[in-house]
Amino acid sequence: MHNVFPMEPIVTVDAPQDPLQLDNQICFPLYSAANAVTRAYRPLLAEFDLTYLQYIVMMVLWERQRVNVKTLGEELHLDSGTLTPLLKRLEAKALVVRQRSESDERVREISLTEAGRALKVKMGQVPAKLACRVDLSVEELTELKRLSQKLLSQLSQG
Amino acid sequence: MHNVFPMEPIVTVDAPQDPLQLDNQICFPLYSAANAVTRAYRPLLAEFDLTYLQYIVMMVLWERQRVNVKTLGEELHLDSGTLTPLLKRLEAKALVVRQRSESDERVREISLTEAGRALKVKMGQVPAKLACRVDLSVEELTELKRLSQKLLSQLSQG
DNA sequence: CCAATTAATATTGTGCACAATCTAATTGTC
DNA sequence: GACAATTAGATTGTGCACAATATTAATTGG
Repeated sequence: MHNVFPMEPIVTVDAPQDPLQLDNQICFPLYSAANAVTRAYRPLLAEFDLTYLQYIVMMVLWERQRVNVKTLGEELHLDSGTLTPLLKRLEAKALVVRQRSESDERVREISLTEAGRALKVKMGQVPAKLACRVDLSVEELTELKRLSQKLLSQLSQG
Repeated sequence: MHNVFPMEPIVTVDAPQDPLQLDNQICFPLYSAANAVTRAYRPLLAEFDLTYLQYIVMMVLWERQRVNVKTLGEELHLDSGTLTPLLKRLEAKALVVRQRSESDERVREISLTEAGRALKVKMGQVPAKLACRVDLSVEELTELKRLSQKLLSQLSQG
């Protein structure tokens, strides 16, 4: 664009600092990076017939032995529309069982099978395999995690 | 857990620093934050009958007037399996046209309709509406963007 | 010049995400 | 104790993401 006012600063009307310009988006790199993460995990997890989210759910179960759908959803920021079919798939793979709570028939208690528990040992090398593709300092990783959590918590409010 | 060896440091075998523990995942907060972003944009964009990704694609077109699917995919880190149906939806909404290149019949040139161009003006307040839900400093936002881009570029290699 | 190869999209199938809605069980409240 | 309100999940439908594959057009090597 030609600057027709030579005495004025060379600034066009909407190009620099246009909030509707892709370069000025903070969230899109975040979005792309999150996609890249699941893409990078995919071949590592395919070996164990798991998707990234299934792997995350298994991690929760490895820590707690038993969770209901509501608690799981709160912890992972996901709803039953996502979790119900996912948990059915994990059940179909015989990694978890989905039983109803005795005290409240509405709640589904998810727990590990023996195969599900055993999988943790087999997958011990997965985090390191991903980590070796990432060359960020410990400080950078910590900061990325902190900022992601901060953004998440702010966007989760009203 | 009870420490049965009072002279030993209080450390359990696999709980602290277990790389298969959810708390120790860097990428999961990133994943959750990216979901939170599209969730936060949803009501703002619903007013314009756009999804988050459709909005991003429109942003590319507002800058360039004309792109083919390959270039768009490289820029957004997405493939034709994602973009083809999305672009058909934008075409159905009469925001873009998808014509074949004259010089190479394989390539699809995407360009804006008048309505598509006009939409930019109408959406001028969207970025600010999202931004006011986020209380991060400029430095933090810049750092989040930088780290996301760094992670993305490293995971996109080999 | 034409068969083989390569390149650009499109298609198909699976698995998230999530809004909206539905069902069934539980918990008030009178 | 009946019944309205609430709660936990399940279901349905839309739109990404992406691997795998198919289709069609261009390019190239002999």
